[in-house]
Amino acid sequence: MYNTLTKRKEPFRTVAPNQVGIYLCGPTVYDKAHIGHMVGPVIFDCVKRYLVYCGYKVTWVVNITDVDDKLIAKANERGISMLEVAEENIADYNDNLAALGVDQIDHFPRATECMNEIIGIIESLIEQGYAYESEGDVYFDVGKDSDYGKLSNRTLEAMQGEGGGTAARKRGLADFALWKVAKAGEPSWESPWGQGRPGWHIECSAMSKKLLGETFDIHGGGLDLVFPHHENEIAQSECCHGKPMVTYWAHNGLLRASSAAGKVGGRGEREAADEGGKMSRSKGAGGLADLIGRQGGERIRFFLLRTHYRSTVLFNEPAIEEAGTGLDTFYRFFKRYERVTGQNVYDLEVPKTRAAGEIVAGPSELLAEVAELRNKYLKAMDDDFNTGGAIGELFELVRKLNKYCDDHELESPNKQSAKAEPFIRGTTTLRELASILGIFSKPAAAARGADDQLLGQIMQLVLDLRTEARANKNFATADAIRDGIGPLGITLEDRAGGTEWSGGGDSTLDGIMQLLIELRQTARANKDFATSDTIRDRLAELGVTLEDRPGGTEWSQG
RNA sequence: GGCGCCGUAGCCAAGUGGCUAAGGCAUCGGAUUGCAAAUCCGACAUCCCCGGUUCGAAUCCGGGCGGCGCCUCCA
Repeated sequence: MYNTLTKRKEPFRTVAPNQVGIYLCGPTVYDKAHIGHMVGPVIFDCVKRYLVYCGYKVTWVVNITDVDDKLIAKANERGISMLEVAEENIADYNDNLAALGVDQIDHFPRATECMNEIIGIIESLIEQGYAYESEGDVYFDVGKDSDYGKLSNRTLEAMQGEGGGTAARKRGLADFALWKVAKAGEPSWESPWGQGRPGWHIECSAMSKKLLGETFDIHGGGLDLVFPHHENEIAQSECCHGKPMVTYWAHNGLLRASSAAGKVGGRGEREAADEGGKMSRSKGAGGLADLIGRQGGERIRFFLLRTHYRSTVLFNEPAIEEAGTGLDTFYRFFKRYERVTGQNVYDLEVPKTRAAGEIVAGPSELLAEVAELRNKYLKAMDDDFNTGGAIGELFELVRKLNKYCDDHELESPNKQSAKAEPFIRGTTTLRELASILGIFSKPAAAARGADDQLLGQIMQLVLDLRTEARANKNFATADAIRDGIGPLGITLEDRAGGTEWSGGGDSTLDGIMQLLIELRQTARANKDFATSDTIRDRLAELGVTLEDRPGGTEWSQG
């Protein structure tokens, strides 16, 4: 595992045997989440899944910073309380996490719920001489901490410090606030230094201590948090406790909008927005819920995991769509699995641990190959959670399974059922490995609202076919269409200006598709390829593909 | 200015001293198909440039060039 503190990869060792504590810096909830906020949660969700899979007992904490200058400003601006601002954005954050399949978090502490712990640490720091009170503020005395700067590799001289209005109250320019005196009208808490509220960094020292102890295993966050946030956390916690705070500091790379400099949601983007919003917010910051609606959570998760977590990721929507094209290979395979076995791939019983998933290859050539790919996959994950490399093995695995299916004609009705056994075992391994990444555990949610739009377009196609049939005096076909869609809850009315339709419900789309497929089969049986190809081509224009198989035709949305 | 990261095929991306440089997307052949789609098989990179270390470097070192981050709120 790579450690920002030592700047190299190190063997993984835990503080307590077989137990791992992970703390990830979550959001300051002054505004809606953007996709950049999801990188850390997604990767650490996989880290936890993998460690659990490897036999560790893992506790994962993601904090919520719900008291801060920007929250206060936002509350004043909107005329509501800071708590209301926080609640609203926490709900948004949780929705986004759920959509991306992040469900491994054990504790979600909030800064405002840990005031006693926060004040306790500050008191201890003052007692030990690492902090001082100044006009109701309390500052950490950076000059007293000989280790200061070890994480971000900075010297005190290089530090510019906060400056500004509070500079006069500080002994050293680089000193940072542990506690801030309350201004009129601000939310505040009682403390030994009067009414006030915590500074930015102290809440993480308090919450991690409360839930994971004074020394824990992994502390994560975005690369942009290394300085000052994590540097200051180390300073506070280690001066207070006199021992190391964290064994491994793990920082994920930042997302960058590819067509413009700067990270997503970063300064460049904000300035561009200030200058008249030339740069679209949809490039990344904001609109995460919309993006999830358009693309679906699994695509976004897969997109994020394709790249190693420490790399910068160039973010844009076509890139997510490309990742989705790759995912479709797996979804198609899952349908194929169902055709072969009659079982839903999501119902497979999947091994939960590394030991349980071990393959006893036996005489099967397929399983020997699956076992090798599994080893390569696990080797990649063992190397600093290399999800990008691991995903490559997943693609190899699905190809092997498809090939086996081809070679042994598993879709043929008179297949030898014994041949399906290694296929099922191999698919089980695919699901096992995917579950480490948190994908393919359940059917991917369809894009919101896409069905309604598609139904309208497909109805237009149906009506065109019927109109053409009527023009050709082919009333058998025309009536077959009307009789076929009636039971689906759709009514047709032929008027002078054309045919109007109305009605339809949730399952209508699939029914219409079945009707179209039947019409096409009839045309093909009659060697009327012009009609059958028209149906397929028109559907293709709408993003619907038809696949002819021995057992019938299947449709899917691309 | 200080601290740091990155530059592998048209695009995305693994690999960080030694088997034929993973994988995905796109493209082009072939098998299959009434034609397609899907699937399978195959094609597609001397790893930014220059020098050095080494029996051997995409991988280590030095120097360029180019891109990016942090140093102020940030995931």
